[in-house]
Formats: sequence, C-alpha cells, structure tokens
Amino acid sequence: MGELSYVFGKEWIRTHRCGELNGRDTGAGVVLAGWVKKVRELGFLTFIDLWDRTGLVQIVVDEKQAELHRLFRSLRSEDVIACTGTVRKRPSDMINPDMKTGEIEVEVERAVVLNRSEVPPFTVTTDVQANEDLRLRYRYLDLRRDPLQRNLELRHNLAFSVRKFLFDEGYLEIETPMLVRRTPEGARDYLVPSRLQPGKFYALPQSPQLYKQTLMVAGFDRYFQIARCLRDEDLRSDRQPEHTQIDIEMSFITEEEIFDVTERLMRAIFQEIVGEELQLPFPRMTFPEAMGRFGTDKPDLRFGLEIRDCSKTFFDSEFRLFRSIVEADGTVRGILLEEGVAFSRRQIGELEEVVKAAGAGGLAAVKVEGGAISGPFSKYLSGEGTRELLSAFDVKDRGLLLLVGGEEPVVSKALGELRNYLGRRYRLEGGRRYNFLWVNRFPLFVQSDEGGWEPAHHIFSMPLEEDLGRVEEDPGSVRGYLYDLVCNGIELGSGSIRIHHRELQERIFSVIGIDKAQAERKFGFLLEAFQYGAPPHGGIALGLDRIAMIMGGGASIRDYIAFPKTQRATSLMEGAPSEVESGLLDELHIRVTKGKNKEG
RNA sequence: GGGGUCGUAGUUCAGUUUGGUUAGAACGCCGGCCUGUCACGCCGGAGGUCGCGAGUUCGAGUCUCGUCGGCCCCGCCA
Repeated sequence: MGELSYVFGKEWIRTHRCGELNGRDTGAGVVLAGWVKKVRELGFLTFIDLWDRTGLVQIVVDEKQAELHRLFRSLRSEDVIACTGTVRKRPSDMINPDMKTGEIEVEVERAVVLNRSEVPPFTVTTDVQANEDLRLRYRYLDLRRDPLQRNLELRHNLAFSVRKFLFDEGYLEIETPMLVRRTPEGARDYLVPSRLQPGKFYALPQSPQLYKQTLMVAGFDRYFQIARCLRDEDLRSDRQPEHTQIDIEMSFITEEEIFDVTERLMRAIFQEIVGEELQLPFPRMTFPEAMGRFGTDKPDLRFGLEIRDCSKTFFDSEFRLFRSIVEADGTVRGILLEEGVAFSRRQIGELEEVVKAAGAGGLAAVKVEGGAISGPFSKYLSGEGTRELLSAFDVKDRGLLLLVGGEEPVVSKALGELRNYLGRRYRLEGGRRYNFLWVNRFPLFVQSDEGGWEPAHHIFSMPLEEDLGRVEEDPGSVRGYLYDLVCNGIELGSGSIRIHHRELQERIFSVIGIDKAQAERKFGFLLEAFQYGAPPHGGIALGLDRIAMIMGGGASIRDYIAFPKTQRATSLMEGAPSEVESGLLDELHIRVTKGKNKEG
C-alpha cells in the first residue's frame, strides 16, 4: 500500500465511477478513483467523501487496518486517490437521503495516493465563497465544482442536440478558415501578422459570413457550423471576445423556411435539454412595432407593461411642458403599472433615475384611483383630457402612470429601460419560462454619426422588394429581410435573406459610400462569385453561449465557457495576452511603439 | 473613452461614517481527543505588506491624490 504512486498502475483501473454506485451493487468488489472532498475522522473510524464528475460516495476505513487507517487520516481535500473495496449497505439509520449514493458506502481494502493537493485557495464546493477573479485564476478548481461541471455538460448536450437535429434535416457541417481576410465595417478585428508576407495581416473571423455565402454559391444548399467568432469589442456579462455561433445558411428558401427550421431546432433542443415544450410558431413583430410597444428591439415578453402613446392628450392641455414637447413634434408616452398605485416618493424617485440614466429629461408619475388622477398636473387636465389619458392606457380603476416626454427615440429608449427595470425590480418575469419571438423588418440602413448611411445589420442583407426603388432616394426608409430571434429580452440570434446579385450588392455598397473600386478590392471575391451562378440564399446565426446560459438559468455566459476572459479581455489563469520576445516580433516585421516588451 | 461598485488572515466578511491601546469573526489550516459521521463534535494553536505608491497628520485599515485589478452598466458590439 504505497504512500504515493507516480505512475498509474493498471490495478487501479476503475470498475465504477463514484456517483454510479447504488444499493444494487451491494457486495460487489469495486475499484474507485477520485478526489477527496471531505475527511471525517472519528477516532478509530475515518470516513471520506470521494468525488468524481458523476458524484460523491462515502468510503470508510477503521483502525483494524492500521496502515490504511493512518493513510486515510493523512488525506486532505482535493487529494487524488484510488482504492479497492466492497460495497455494503449502510445500517438503516445511517442512510443519507440527501446523497445519491447515500444508501451504501464502500469499505476500503487497499488504497493509493495518486497525488496530493496543496490547500486549495478556495473551498471547491457547490456554493463557492470566492470572488470571481480568484476563481478565474484557478479556473481548473472552479470548473471542478458541480455547478460548472453541470453547465459544461449542458453545453455539450446542447451542441450534440443541435448537430443531431441539423444532420437529420440534411445540413452539412463545414469548417471555414480562422485566418481570414480583414473586411471593413462591423466590429474591431483581431489581427494576426503574416510572417511570409511582411507588413500584411490576417484577421480572425467575426463570423463565417462571407464563407457561408460562398458555400451557397458552391451548391452546399444546407450548411451549418458550430463556429467560433472573434470580435475585439468591450465585454459584458453576455459578451465575450470569442463566442460560439450555430451558423446556418440555406439556398432556394424564403424567410419562412428559415423561421420554420429555426423554430423546430429551438423546440427540439429545449425539449431535449430542459424538457420544455415550446409552442410554435413563435410570435413575430416588426422592428417599428417592437420599438413602439416595448422601446427596444429585443423585448422581454414575460411581462406586459406595454408603452402607450398619449401625445394627443397634451396638445391642448394646460400642462405646458408636455404641450411644448408635442407641439415641437416630440412625443409623450408611458407605462401603466397597476401595482405602483401605492408607491412612495422614494420608489418613484428610483424610477426617475432609471429614465434619466437613459437620457430622458424626467419622469411624470400620475396616480390613478377610482378613475381620478392625482399628482403634479391633475389640475392641468380637463375631464375630457383625463378620460383620454386613461383610455390611452386602458386604465381599469387604479394604477401608476409613468410618463416621459421628449424626442421619439429618447422616449422609447428610456421607457424600454424603465420597463425592463420594473420587470426585474418587481419580479414580473415569473418562473422559468421561455418567451420567444421574432423581430423582423429592420431598416437596412441607419444614419451614421458623420451624416452618411451605414448598414444597420450587415451589408449583405436583401432589401424588401417593395422598398428596392427607394434604395438610393431614401435609404432610411428601406427595410430589409432581416430578423432577430429574441428570448426573454436576450438576442439569441439574427440573420437575413442575402443579396445574391452583383448589381444589387453594388448599389447597396454605393449607398454606404463604398465605390466600385473599393468594393472590388474588399469584397471582390464575393462579387465575382455572384457572377457564376449564385443561388438565392439566406440564413441565421444563433448564439450557443447565450442559449446555454438561458437554459441553465445563469446570469453570465462566463459560467458556460470553460476558459472565459475577464471584462478587460484577459485570462487570469495563464496570463493572456502577454508580451513576446523581441526576436519573434522581428520575424513578424512588427515594432511595438507603446508600452514595454520585457520578455526576450 | 465614461459612470458605478468592490479590494482587510488561505477564503468570505466586520472594522472606514467620527484617524488613536495588541485589526476581529466564521469557515479553512496545524496539533490533540473521539467507533457511525455525512455542515461530525470537543480542546488547543498558528496565521495580516489592510491591493500598490505617494501625501496630510504627533499618529492612517480609516482622510486626500495617483495607480493596479475584479464585477455591473453606457458608449462600442455590421
């Protein structure tokens, strides 16, 4: 019975995994291996909770085996051991009903220490008590915890389920390059210097967009890929510099086919992974409708609190502030919160902070009770005006009207934020529900800061047929075959029908200020491909990390990625990014002009 | 680029408002006792660059300035 074994011997090959044992194994001789979670010494008797990915099992040694007992007493949390022993039923009053294997225990006969562990920097336990930076520094210990084990297992099952569904539907999984040509527009690129081509750079792909369209030209009419996408932008709890997309593209289809296959994919994976039966089809809403009713392009439909417009009430009211706003082509909109009728001044102040942070000038809160309004401007509204206001919000009897006036986009945004805040703050989301919807008909172009036009989504999306004529004259009014899949206020995916004719693609380029020469230089290969029999096509990309997060009920995608980055895009475990030896830089024809390069 | 918040034993925190004796608690760790524990129990012990650097002060965990780092958010993310 060795103290420590450097080389793992075949006599310790496991017969079972810890969490697999149960009463039916009683009497069986077993070989187990795993991590020591907890040592409980009781004088002449020592218990150990032995852990592996499948669960915990109690193993036990008493003093009759003196040497083995001494070994057991030397063990500490996170030591790795293997042992042989016999499964036995616990006495009935010793059964632990909180443990999957609580009916039995293993009486150990032989054991070996495979590795000792330092005292871990934090306790490796389900309800971890450590800050996230420490957990990230020792990610392998954090990942050893049950919640993260389950999250990565969920992610695995999810990816597997996606593949199974799409294989069955006849989609081909095709990989595309990681070293790609940089294309302008969109997010900041990660660049990779070329050694063989001095002064030139590859980019890491923000998405496989151009490649999947090229694959459509090549005739792979049903393509998918579980693809890594890299964007050098600032991070959030739902945004990492590298994330994984379920990237799908198909030919000879309309929007309807994409909606249909995506909905059935969602139904299949939610059924399989979380046992939830999604109702199909998902509701659909145009972009203007979403902005008008919910103040956002990704509304959370788990609760109501719709935004209503009450501008016309104030046209001929005595309430000067709102009157001047609507006379200046602004708008007055609001939300009815029935539960808010008893809100304190302080609670209302909290809500005002929310809308102000979103850019609104202020918040007018109007209490309604028994069909009468009270508050700052009750005296400015006539009986007719009051009735009009109440009917705009379908006020039953009582409630709190939260009104914001100003320019349309600011008002929408502020009320959208307020609506989400109310949903969170007053827990209106309900339990574990998944409210999907499609938001579509996004505008193709938005005004840029410099006054020109830029693509709202991406440059390859098809304009609506009826808007084609206005591409040059009135770009702002052109809608696209563009759609986002939204669940519980989170954007889970987005896609479009693509342009597949060179001429139309060039017209779109020219609206956003890319002339023919530039287009040729930047996207020449795609435009050229369009000239050799490009089929009509379109697709969608779904965020795998976010889907995993929403399925697992988590608050951050970091918990569903094995090795995530911090908010400043570093990895605390291995210390990336890092400086490199100057010789390497020479080879890459690169000179660093800022900061020092200490290594090398 | 900006706003907020946090940083004190190995860990999680208290102490900072109002500067003042030897910086505390729980868990963990170390030693001892204990035959049915499973949050084991009991007795004892060790453990601190109060993130880092300046400054103010007789005196700084506490006040000021700077800086580093984690998290949340705005901008950004076709």
